Amino acid sequence: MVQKSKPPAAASQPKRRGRPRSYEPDTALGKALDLFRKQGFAATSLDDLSAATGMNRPSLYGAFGDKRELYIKSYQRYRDEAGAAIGAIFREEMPLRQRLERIYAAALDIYLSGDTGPRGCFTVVTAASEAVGDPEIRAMVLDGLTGLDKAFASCFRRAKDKGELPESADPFALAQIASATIHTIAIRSRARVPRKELEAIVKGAIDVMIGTKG
Amino acid sequence: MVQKSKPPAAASQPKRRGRPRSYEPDTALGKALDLFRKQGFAATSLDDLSAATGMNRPSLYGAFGDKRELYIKSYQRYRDEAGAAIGAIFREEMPLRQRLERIYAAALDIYLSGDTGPRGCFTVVTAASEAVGDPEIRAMVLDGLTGLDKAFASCFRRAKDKGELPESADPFALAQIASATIHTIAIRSRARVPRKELEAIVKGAIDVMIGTKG
DNA sequence: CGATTTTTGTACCATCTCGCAAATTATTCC
DNA sequence: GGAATAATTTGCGAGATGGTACAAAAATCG
Repeated sequence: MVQKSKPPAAASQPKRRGRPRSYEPDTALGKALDLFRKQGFAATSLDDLSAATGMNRPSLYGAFGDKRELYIKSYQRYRDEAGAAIGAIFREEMPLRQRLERIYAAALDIYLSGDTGPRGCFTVVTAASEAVGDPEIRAMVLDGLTGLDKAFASCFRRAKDKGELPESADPFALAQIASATIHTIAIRSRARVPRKELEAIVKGAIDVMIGTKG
Repeated sequence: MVQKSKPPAAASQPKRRGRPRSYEPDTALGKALDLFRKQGFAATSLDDLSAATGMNRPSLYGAFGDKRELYIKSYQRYRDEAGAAIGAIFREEMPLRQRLERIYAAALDIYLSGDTGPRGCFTVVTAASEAVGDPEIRAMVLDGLTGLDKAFASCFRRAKDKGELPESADPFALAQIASATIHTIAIRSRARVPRKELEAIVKGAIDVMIGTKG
């Protein structure tokens, strides 16, 4: 059926019919993501989520589905946010070293944020927990991992083309090391390794990747 | 009080007094470790553990304490086993490349084992879950992470002394990359990345660390 | 206003959770 | 054989858990 006489504005004031929501779905999802990142899937109860979002359980269920669906939606939200932050740095034009520095700085910002302590990388956390037993979640995690690999690989390929890397450099191998460095700081941040130490790890890895050492 | 007329063998047949155990504590702990590695702490119930070990809950409790204590003992057991396997390779005398190859092969054996799918590295899994909220567990995880760093660092330092690495090589930075490579294959193994791909990642990383590329 | 629609709030259920207390069984010591 | 010891078995209980039913509430539409 063709749409008929819809109000002009799409999302601003659709004049929905029933009782208005007492929550903003987007901010509620953000709160759920915060909790899941901190505690993981199994350790987070619906009561926790209800308290954090300010929605009671039936509303949560109606808006996002059951706990697993909410987790998946939270993870997608995380990927969107992190992808936007990191992807922007990948797309901008700048020297290789600066690009790497900015990517890792942005990653650390994400991993170390949190009121009650650093929360790490949600992809890594999910890989370590739900990915083994849930094929759908595992596929999303795998997609996240390979997406980062590919972004780094094309980044190193471009740098090599521009002469920022020696002819002998292998963009694919360097990309794996760049991803591995992301993963190691994600894990260490969960163990509350201070930012200074993580930055030292990043600096050493960049030096090796760019070839000033090694 | 001084020991009196103890039977010669210490652990073999101590002739303990009461009803004999119907389980072997060591194998029971191994089964608990298997479950925790697969499911994590929160997703593993005492009933699961009871079924896996063949011990009912009170026996479990009497032998190992509550669930958290059992988790800690399981983790210590994992560290002992993994440390023995990897530590042996660190101590043996062999060329750097071969040593790295053998270490990563041993790590993959550990991470990919499991009847119902690969189980990854328990240190990484614990870092991603319990380490944030439990200071004691976090300390153990941190100890595991830095232990590996130090082992790799001394390994690269020795290699540099023997002339297997260029003068410009930074053993500390290389150790961080070696650890990062361990972490990345641990995470990817949980996402069921096939062994061939993990071995390719390892090979690329070794090439970069040893300096044939990059 | 009254009908309709959508969300909220309360209460509930069946199940699982951890930990423990009490009774039972099997073994050694005397 | 009987006492002492140590482990097992049964079962419970207080509370948490995920999910849902149902009625009240708040908005729009006619």
